[in-house]
Amino acid sequence: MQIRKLHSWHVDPAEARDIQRRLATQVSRQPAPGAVDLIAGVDVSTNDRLGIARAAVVVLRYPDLAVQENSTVEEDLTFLYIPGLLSFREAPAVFRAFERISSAPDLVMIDGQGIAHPRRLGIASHVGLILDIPTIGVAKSILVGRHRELPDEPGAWVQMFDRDEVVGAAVRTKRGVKPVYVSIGHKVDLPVAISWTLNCCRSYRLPEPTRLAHLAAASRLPIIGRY
DNA sequence: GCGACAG
DNA sequence: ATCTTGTCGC
Repeated sequence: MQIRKLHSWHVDPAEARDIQRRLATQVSRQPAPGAVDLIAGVDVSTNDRLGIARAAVVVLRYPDLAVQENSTVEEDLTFLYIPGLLSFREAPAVFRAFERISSAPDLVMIDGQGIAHPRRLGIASHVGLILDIPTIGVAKSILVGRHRELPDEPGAWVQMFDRDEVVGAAVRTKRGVKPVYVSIGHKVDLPVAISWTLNCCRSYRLPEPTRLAHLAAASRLPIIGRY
């Protein structure tokens, strides 16, 4: 798929935060109409010792969730991990991976926050905006926001608040385990983000797109077999 | 000023 | 994120 433009990633943290505040105003929190046949999962693994990021984009067909395509690429790391600035570290590798897929996913689930972010521009929103594609942030832990306890029942969810603003939802995808933290990335609303997350869950805490992308980014995605 | 802090 | 096997608990 074609990437419109890349940003300059060699920026200092203060400039990065400025860019985020500017881009955040362009994020769409409304769902884009259209059928969803292909869902992509995105994850990045990093190795500071080697200075390398490995990004994986795994495209699944819906509803069977069979793997249609897998693009895994490596990219030099040029940015430290700073809470709130994750996309400046990991997104370049993600864009590289997207350049090498032939199909066009209708929806992308990204490991990390969407608007549940101090400046409302987590990596899921940033990537969605640049690619101009609907994205959902599915994080394993919280960056900002608080929530009430939620029932230990698959499908249960509660809103997450930053101050008095709803920034996402804690979603129980499986009994007896921590919830995942779902937020709008781009071109979806919160109900849509939550329902697609649940739609894509099988036997694990993480929805299949993100779970398989994580395996791929860690080079643990077998060509054959049940996993 | 102090603590919190996606991956 | 990453270093990493077996073990404890539901």
